[in-house]
Amino acid sequence: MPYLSRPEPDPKPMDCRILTAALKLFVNQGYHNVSVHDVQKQADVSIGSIYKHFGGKEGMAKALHERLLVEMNEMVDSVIAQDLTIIEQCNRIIELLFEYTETRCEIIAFILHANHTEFISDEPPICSAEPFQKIRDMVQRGMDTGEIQAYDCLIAASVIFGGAFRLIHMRLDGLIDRPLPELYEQLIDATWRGMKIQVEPGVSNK
Amino acid sequence: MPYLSRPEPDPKPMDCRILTAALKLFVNQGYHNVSVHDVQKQADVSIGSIYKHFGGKEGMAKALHERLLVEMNEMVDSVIAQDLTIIEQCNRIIELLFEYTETRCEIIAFILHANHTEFISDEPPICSAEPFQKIRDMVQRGMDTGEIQAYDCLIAASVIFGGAFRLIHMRLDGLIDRPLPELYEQLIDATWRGMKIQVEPGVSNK
DNA sequence: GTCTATACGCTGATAGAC
DNA sequence: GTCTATCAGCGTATAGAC
Repeated sequence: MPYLSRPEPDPKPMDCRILTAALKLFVNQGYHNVSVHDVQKQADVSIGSIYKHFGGKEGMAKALHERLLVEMNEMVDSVIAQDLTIIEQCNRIIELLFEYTETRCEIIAFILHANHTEFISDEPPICSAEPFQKIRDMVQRGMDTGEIQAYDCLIAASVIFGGAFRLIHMRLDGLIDRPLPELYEQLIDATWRGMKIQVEPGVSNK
Repeated sequence: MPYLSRPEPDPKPMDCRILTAALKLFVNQGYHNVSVHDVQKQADVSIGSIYKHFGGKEGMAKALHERLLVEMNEMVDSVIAQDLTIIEQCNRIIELLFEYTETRCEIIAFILHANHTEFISDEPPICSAEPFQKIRDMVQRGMDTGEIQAYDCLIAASVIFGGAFRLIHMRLDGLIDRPLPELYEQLIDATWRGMKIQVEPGVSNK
């Protein structure tokens, strides 16, 4: 269940209200252009509460970072748990990322668009986080089983997901008008025609 | 000729010294974590000079943004001017970006890694800038001439350059140890096997 | 636990001497 | 043109009442 956008359990818990407001502001204005006072006003709580719950501005960013990564991680796990080929798993992840980009763009923007190392001290870069590691493992598995062409794992993962990430970036930047799911089929088609092992003309590997 | 990293004409011009220092600090610490005083110390000039030349912090960022985009633009133009197929042009651009990432990583980091809209007021997102538009036009041309598979132009460009951009990001984030040029061949190979129009088995188009 | 009022450092920016 | 000294405002964080 999405943590931040769930239907409010009547009096929405305070910490959730704070984080929702913070996320919105961070994404729209950029972390450094948002003051604690801004969050306070947006969330309609007092400064005291913010410091009580999260210890300050960076605390909010850390909490957001953590919870959204957990959510992303669960998403990846749920895809892996399904009975799909590796290629189908990759596609499903892209499909879900595209859906998220339309319906909950703030989460995607915060996770993919932000330079967390700039404002969270001692935070490793996002692509070294667990869900992204799992995705690379998934690609490696696909290469081991012969589903995916054998390349360096990082290169393969970059090619498979690079196009999707670029489209997400451009969509978030307002360069693309259409909802990303409409572009999904073409993207998948274009991407895999290179990653799937081609059957040599005249040679059957049935 | 690279503006920022050219061999110093003896007493390196003041504005250049300032921008070089600013670029280094902005990239390493993030724009918002750098004060004008920091730049002043790093460049070994006075605050007054900085305000005289650039009008302030945002002025430095704007100047950097502009000059580095011009440089990137010239790079793209020089590739287009050469007598190459479209696919070779795309490859050459990727090759040059990879070289830049190793030898002048600050430029790449500032252009590709930073969220300029967060600190330069009224700046359109970087991917709508001239050189990036030219790259998309190049891709479109490749599709018109039948060199590149026909897809939506943005999708095609994303697939062709998405892998390269991802690798650059990961390299800048320290996730990749090897110099990017070493990965070039594999990346190109993996990318194009899907974008090049395949010869159908049994059908010759010689 | 929640709030308000306040403190204080830092940062961007300026004024005016040289 | 270059520099130093100084300002004014903002933004984080705290103290203490309720």
